[in-house]
Amino acid sequence: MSKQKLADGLPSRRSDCPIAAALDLVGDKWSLLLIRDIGLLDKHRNKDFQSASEAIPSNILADRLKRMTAYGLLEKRPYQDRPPRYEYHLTRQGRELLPVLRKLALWSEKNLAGVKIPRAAKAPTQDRDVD
Amino acid sequence: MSKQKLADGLPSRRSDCPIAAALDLVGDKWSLLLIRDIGLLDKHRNKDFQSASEAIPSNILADRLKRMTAYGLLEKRPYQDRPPRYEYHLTRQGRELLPVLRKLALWSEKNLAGVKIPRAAKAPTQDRDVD
DNA sequence: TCTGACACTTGTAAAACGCAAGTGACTTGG
DNA sequence: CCAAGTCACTTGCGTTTTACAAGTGTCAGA
Repeated sequence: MSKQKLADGLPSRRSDCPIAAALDLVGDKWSLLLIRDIGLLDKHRNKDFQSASEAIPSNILADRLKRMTAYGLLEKRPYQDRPPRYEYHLTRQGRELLPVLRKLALWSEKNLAGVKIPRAAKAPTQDRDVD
Repeated sequence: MSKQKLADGLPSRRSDCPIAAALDLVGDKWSLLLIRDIGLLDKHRNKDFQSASEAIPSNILADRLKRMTAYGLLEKRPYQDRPPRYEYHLTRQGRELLPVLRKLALWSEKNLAGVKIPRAAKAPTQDRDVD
Protein backbone atom coordinates (compact mmCIF):
# COMPACT_ATOMS: atom_id res chain seq x y z
CA MET A 1 0.00 0.00 0.00
CA SER A 2 1.05 3.52 -0.70
CA LYS A 3 3.20 2.96 -3.75
CA GLN A 4 4.29 6.54 -3.47
CA LYS A 5 7.92 7.17 -2.68
CA LEU A 6 7.98 6.74 1.06
CA ALA A 7 11.37 5.36 1.90
CA ASP A 8 13.21 8.25 0.34
CA GLY A 9 11.41 11.49 1.04
CA LEU A 10 8.63 13.58 -0.27
CA PRO A 11 6.26 12.69 -3.07
CA SER A 12 6.70 14.41 -6.40
CA ARG A 13 4.59 17.52 -6.53
CA ARG A 14 1.81 18.01 -9.02
CA SER A 15 2.81 21.59 -9.56
CA ASP A 16 4.59 24.41 -7.84
CA CYS A 17 1.37 25.82 -6.45
CA PRO A 18 1.59 26.01 -2.67
CA ILE A 19 -1.96 24.80 -2.26
CA ALA A 20 -1.43 21.82 -4.51
CA ALA A 21 1.83 21.06 -2.74
CA ALA A 22 0.11 20.96 0.63
CA LEU A 23 -2.69 18.80 -0.69
CA ASP A 24 -0.13 16.38 -2.05
CA LEU A 25 0.79 15.72 1.57
CA VAL A 26 -2.49 15.90 3.43
CA GLY A 27 -5.16 16.18 0.77
CA ASP A 28 -6.89 12.91 1.45
CA LYS A 29 -9.76 11.71 3.53
CA TRP A 30 -7.86 10.92 6.72
CA SER A 31 -4.57 12.75 7.17
CA LEU A 32 -5.93 16.02 8.52
CA LEU A 33 -8.19 14.09 10.86
CA LEU A 34 -5.12 12.50 12.38
CA ILE A 35 -3.47 15.88 12.71
CA ARG A 36 -6.62 16.92 14.53
CA ASP A 37 -6.52 13.89 16.81
CA ILE A 38 -2.94 14.53 17.79
CA GLY A 39 -2.92 18.29 17.92
CA LEU A 40 -6.37 19.17 19.11
CA LEU A 41 -7.73 16.07 20.81
CA ASP A 42 -4.54 14.99 22.49
CA LYS A 43 -4.58 11.50 21.06
CA HIS A 44 -1.20 9.95 20.45
CA ARG A 45 -1.42 6.19 20.28
CA ASN A 46 -2.75 3.74 17.77
CA LYS A 47 -5.69 2.70 19.90
CA ASP A 48 -6.58 6.34 20.55
CA PHE A 49 -6.85 6.97 16.84
CA GLN A 50 -8.99 3.92 16.33
CA SER A 51 -11.33 5.10 19.02
CA ALA A 52 -12.03 8.34 17.18
CA SER A 53 -15.60 8.82 16.11
CA GLU A 54 -14.78 8.24 12.46
CA ALA A 55 -13.45 4.66 12.64
CA ILE A 56 -10.45 4.78 10.35
CA PRO A 57 -9.49 1.36 8.98
CA SER A 58 -6.41 0.04 10.75
CA ASN A 59 -4.38 -0.47 7.61
CA ILE A 60 -5.10 3.03 6.40
CA LEU A 61 -4.18 4.34 9.81
CA ALA A 62 -0.85 2.56 9.76
CA ASP A 63 -0.16 3.84 6.29
CA ARG A 64 -1.00 7.45 7.07
CA LEU A 65 1.08 7.48 10.23
CA LYS A 66 3.97 6.10 8.25
CA ARG A 67 3.54 8.57 5.44
CA MET A 68 3.12 11.65 7.54
CA THR A 69 6.12 10.64 9.60
CA ALA A 70 8.12 10.32 6.40
CA TYR A 71 6.85 13.72 5.33
CA GLY A 72 8.08 15.25 8.54
CA LEU A 73 4.68 16.14 9.89
CA LEU A 74 4.74 13.56 12.65
CA GLU A 75 7.35 12.21 14.97
CA LYS A 76 7.28 8.63 16.19
CA ARG A 77 8.51 8.48 19.75
CA PRO A 78 8.98 5.41 21.97
CA TYR A 79 7.24 5.48 25.31
CA GLN A 80 8.11 1.99 26.55
CA ASP A 81 10.60 -0.73 25.74
CA ARG A 82 8.93 -4.06 26.17
CA PRO A 83 6.89 -4.51 24.25
CA PRO A 84 8.26 -1.69 22.11
CA ARG A 85 5.58 0.92 21.86
CA TYR A 86 5.47 4.29 20.18
CA GLU A 87 3.34 7.32 20.22
CA TYR A 88 2.95 10.00 17.60
CA HIS A 89 3.46 13.70 18.06
CA LEU A 90 3.33 16.66 15.77
CA THR A 91 6.56 18.14 14.55
CA ARG A 92 6.76 21.89 14.27
CA GLN A 93 5.64 21.58 10.67
CA GLY A 94 2.71 19.46 11.66
CA ARG A 95 1.77 21.73 14.50
CA GLU A 96 1.65 24.67 12.16
CA LEU A 97 -1.15 23.00 10.28
CA LEU A 98 -3.42 23.47 13.26
CA PRO A 99 -4.37 27.04 12.34
CA VAL A 100 -5.52 25.69 9.00
CA LEU A 101 -7.69 23.17 10.79
CA ARG A 102 -9.15 25.85 12.99
CA LYS A 103 -10.03 27.92 9.96
CA LEU A 104 -11.69 24.92 8.45
CA ALA A 105 -13.63 24.24 11.62
CA LEU A 106 -14.83 27.82 11.73
CA TRP A 107 -15.97 27.52 8.16
CA SER A 108 -17.95 24.41 8.99
CA GLU A 109 -19.55 25.92 12.00
CA LYS A 110 -20.67 28.89 9.99
CA ASN A 111 -21.68 27.12 6.82
CA LEU A 112 -22.81 23.61 7.59
CA ALA A 113 -26.08 23.01 9.34
CA GLY A 114 -25.85 21.49 12.77
CA VAL A 115 -22.09 21.68 13.12
CA LYS A 116 -20.67 23.02 16.35
CA ILE A 117 -17.08 23.34 17.40
CA PRO A 118 -16.75 21.60 20.75
CA ARG A 119 -15.27 23.72 23.50
CA ALA A 120 -13.24 20.64 24.28
CA ALA A 121 -10.92 21.49 21.42
CA LYS A 122 -7.67 22.29 23.11
CA ALA A 123 -6.75 25.96 22.91
CA PRO A 124 -3.52 26.87 21.16
CA THR A 125 -0.57 26.17 23.43
CA GLN A 126 2.86 27.09 22.23
CA ASP A 127 2.00 28.40 18.82
CA ARG A 128 0.66 31.89 18.80
CA ASP A 129 -2.22 31.83 16.40
CA VAL A 130 -2.81 35.49 15.85
CA ASP A 131 -3.83 35.22 12.26
CA MET B 1 -19.01 7.93 -11.11
CA SER B 2 -19.62 9.48 -7.76
CA LYS B 3 -22.12 7.01 -6.36
CA GLN B 4 -22.51 9.31 -3.42
CA LYS B 5 -25.91 10.90 -2.98
CA LEU B 6 -25.77 13.80 -5.37
CA ALA B 7 -29.26 14.23 -6.68
CA ASP B 8 -30.73 14.77 -3.24
CA GLY B 9 -28.38 16.84 -1.17
CA LEU B 10 -25.38 16.49 1.03
CA PRO B 11 -23.47 13.30 1.71
CA SER B 12 -23.93 11.65 5.05
CA ARG B 13 -21.33 12.88 7.49
CA ARG B 14 -18.73 10.65 9.02
CA SER B 15 -19.13 12.33 12.37
CA ASP B 16 -20.26 15.59 13.87
CA CYS B 17 -16.74 16.95 13.97
CA PRO B 18 -16.58 20.20 12.00
CA ILE B 19 -13.26 19.28 10.46
CA ALA B 20 -14.49 15.91 9.34
CA ALA B 21 -17.67 17.48 8.00
CA ALA B 22 -15.68 19.90 5.87
CA LEU B 23 -13.42 17.15 4.60
CA ASP B 24 -16.47 15.16 3.59
CA LEU B 25 -17.15 17.92 1.09
CA VAL B 26 -13.73 18.99 -0.11
CA GLY B 27 -11.33 16.46 1.37
CA ASP B 28 -10.12 14.98 -1.87
CA LYS B 29 -7.32 15.58 -4.29
CA TRP B 30 -9.02 18.11 -6.55
CA SER B 31 -11.90 20.03 -4.99
CA LEU B 32 -9.88 22.66 -3.19
CA LEU B 33 -7.78 23.16 -6.30
CA LEU B 34 -10.92 24.07 -8.19
CA ILE B 35 -11.94 26.46 -5.45
CA ARG B 36 -8.51 27.97 -5.90
CA ASP B 37 -8.92 28.23 -9.66
CA ILE B 38 -12.24 29.99 -9.37
CA GLY B 39 -11.61 32.14 -6.35
CA LEU B 40 -7.96 33.00 -6.63
CA LEU B 41 -7.00 32.49 -10.24
CA ASP B 42 -10.17 33.82 -11.80
CA LYS B 43 -10.86 30.73 -13.86
CA HIS B 44 -14.49 29.96 -14.47
CA ARG B 45 -14.95 27.72 -17.48
CA ASN B 46 -14.29 24.12 -18.20
CA LYS B 47 -11.38 24.77 -20.52
CA ASP B 48 -9.82 27.16 -18.00
CA PHE B 49 -9.78 24.42 -15.40
CA GLN B 50 -8.25 21.97 -17.82
CA SER B 51 -5.49 24.42 -18.58
CA ALA B 52 -4.43 24.57 -14.94
CA SER B 53 -0.94 23.37 -14.27
CA GLU B 54 -2.17 20.18 -12.64
CA ALA B 55 -4.08 18.62 -15.55
CA ILE B 56 -7.17 17.29 -13.90
CA PRO B 57 -8.83 14.47 -15.88
CA SER B 58 -11.93 15.74 -17.65
CA ASN B 59 -14.29 13.22 -16.11
CA ILE B 60 -13.07 14.00 -12.62
CA LEU B 61 -13.44 17.67 -13.36
CA ALA B 62 -17.03 17.22 -14.47
CA ASP B 63 -17.79 15.18 -11.39
CA ARG B 64 -16.28 17.67 -8.97
CA LEU B 65 -18.04 20.62 -10.52
CA LYS B 66 -21.32 18.73 -10.27
CA ARG B 67 -20.69 17.69 -6.70
CA MET B 68 -19.59 21.02 -5.39
CA THR B 69 -22.49 22.67 -7.11
CA ALA B 70 -24.81 20.20 -5.39
CA TYR B 71 -23.08 20.96 -2.11
CA GLY B 72 -23.76 24.64 -2.56
CA LEU B 73 -20.14 25.66 -2.89
CA LEU B 74 -20.39 26.54 -6.57
CA GLU B 75 -22.98 28.15 -8.74
CA LYS B 76 -23.42 27.21 -12.38
CA ARG B 77 -24.34 30.26 -14.38
CA PRO B 78 -25.11 30.50 -18.10
CA TYR B 79 -23.09 32.98 -20.08
CA GLN B 80 -24.44 32.29 -23.55
CA ASP B 81 -27.42 30.57 -25.08
CA ARG B 82 -26.36 28.85 -28.22
CA PRO B 83 -24.66 26.65 -27.74
CA PRO B 84 -25.67 26.65 -24.08
CA ARG B 85 -22.58 27.37 -22.03
CA TYR B 86 -22.03 27.79 -18.35
CA GLU B 87 -19.39 29.12 -16.07
CA TYR B 88 -18.81 28.36 -12.44
CA HIS B 89 -18.63 30.83 -9.62
CA LEU B 90 -18.20 30.54 -5.90
CA THR B 91 -21.22 30.90 -3.71
CA ARG B 92 -20.83 32.74 -0.44
CA GLN B 93 -20.10 29.41 1.22
CA GLY B 94 -17.49 28.58 -1.35
CA ARG B 95 -15.93 32.01 -1.17
CA GLU B 96 -15.53 31.66 2.55
CA LEU B 97 -13.23 28.72 1.99
CA LEU B 98 -10.65 31.05 0.49
CA PRO B 99 -9.19 32.07 3.86
CA VAL B 100 -8.60 28.39 4.52
CA LEU B 101 -6.74 28.14 1.26
CA ARG B 102 -4.66 31.16 2.09
CA LYS B 103 -3.70 29.63 5.42
CA LEU B 104 -2.72 26.49 3.65
CA ALA B 105 -0.67 28.40 1.13
CA LEU B 106 1.13 30.23 3.91
CA TRP B 107 1.87 26.94 5.57
CA SER B 108 3.37 25.61 2.36
CA GLU B 109 5.48 28.65 1.76
CA LYS B 110 6.89 28.41 5.23
CA ASN B 111 7.30 24.67 5.48
CA LEU B 112 7.89 23.20 2.06
CA ALA B 113 11.16 23.74 0.29
CA GLY B 114 10.98 25.77 -2.86
CA VAL B 115 7.36 26.79 -2.59
CA LYS B 116 6.48 30.42 -3.17
CA ILE B 117 3.10 32.07 -3.19
CA PRO B 118 2.78 33.91 -6.48
CA ARG B 119 1.95 37.58 -6.16
CA ALA B 120 -0.50 36.89 -8.96
CA ALA B 121 -2.91 35.40 -6.44
CA LYS B 122 -5.77 37.81 -6.42
CA ALA B 123 -6.03 39.74 -3.18
CA PRO B 124 -9.21 39.37 -1.16
CA THR B 125 -11.97 41.38 -2.77
CA GLN B 126 -15.32 41.49 -1.08
CA ASP B 127 -14.61 39.25 1.86
CA ARG B 128 -12.76 40.90 4.66
CA ASP B 129 -10.15 38.41 5.70
CA VAL B 130 -9.07 39.79 9.00
CA ASP B 131 -8.61 36.44 10.68
C1' DT C 1 0.42 -21.46 30.70
C1' DC C 2 -3.50 -18.94 29.29
C1' DT C 3 -5.70 -14.65 28.28
C1' DG C 4 -5.77 -10.22 26.73
C1' DA C 5 -3.84 -5.79 25.05
C1' DC C 6 -1.64 -3.50 21.51
C1' DA C 7 0.21 -2.40 17.04
C1' DC C 8 0.33 -3.54 13.22
C1' DT C 9 -0.05 -6.80 8.56
C1' DT C 10 -2.37 -9.51 5.06
C1' DG C 11 -6.02 -10.88 1.80
C1' DT C 12 -9.59 -9.68 -0.96
C1' DA C 13 -13.54 -7.13 -2.56
C1' DA C 14 -15.39 -2.56 -3.52
C1' DA C 15 -14.85 2.03 -4.87
C1' DA C 16 -12.49 5.82 -6.85
C1' DC C 17 -9.31 7.41 -10.19
C1' DG C 18 -7.01 8.27 -14.68
C1' DC C 19 -6.53 7.90 -19.48
C1' DA C 20 -8.10 7.81 -24.15
C1' DA C 21 -11.68 8.12 -27.11
C1' DG C 22 -16.32 9.46 -28.28
C1' DT C 23 -20.65 12.43 -28.46
C1' DG C 24 -23.69 16.38 -29.30
C1' DA C 25 -24.53 21.25 -30.02
C1' DC C 26 -23.20 24.79 -32.52
C1' DT C 27 -19.80 28.24 -35.30
C1' DT C 28 -17.00 29.45 -38.69
C1' DG C 29 -14.31 29.20 -43.04
C1' DG C 30 -14.46 27.80 -47.76
C1' DC D 1 -24.04 23.84 -47.91
C1' DC D 2 -20.50 21.20 -46.05
C1' DA D 3 -16.29 20.06 -43.60
C1' DA D 4 -13.63 21.23 -39.71
C1' DG D 5 -13.13 23.07 -35.21
C1' DT D 6 -14.53 24.39 -30.38
C1' DC D 7 -16.43 23.36 -26.10
C1' DA D 8 -18.36 20.68 -22.45
C1' DC D 9 -19.01 16.95 -21.19
C1' DT D 10 -19.63 11.33 -21.24
C1' DT D 11 -18.23 6.51 -21.78
C1' DG D 12 -15.28 2.36 -21.41
C1' DC D 13 -12.01 0.21 -19.16
C1' DG D 14 -7.71 -0.81 -16.80
C1' DT D 15 -5.16 0.71 -12.54
C1' DT D 16 -4.81 2.31 -7.95
C1' DT D 17 -6.60 3.22 -3.56
C1' DT D 18 -9.85 2.11 0.15
C1' DA D 19 -12.32 -0.63 3.20
C1' DC D 20 -13.43 -4.58 5.88
C1' DA D 21 -12.28 -8.74 8.18
C1' DA D 22 -9.09 -11.68 9.91
C1' DG D 23 -4.52 -12.86 11.30
C1' DT D 24 0.30 -12.23 13.47
C1' DG D 25 3.90 -11.22 16.94
C1' DT D 26 5.30 -9.38 21.37
C1' DC D 27 4.71 -9.14 25.85
C1' DA D 28 2.25 -8.30 30.73
C1' DG D 29 -0.45 -10.09 34.16
C1' DA D 30 -3.37 -13.70 36.33
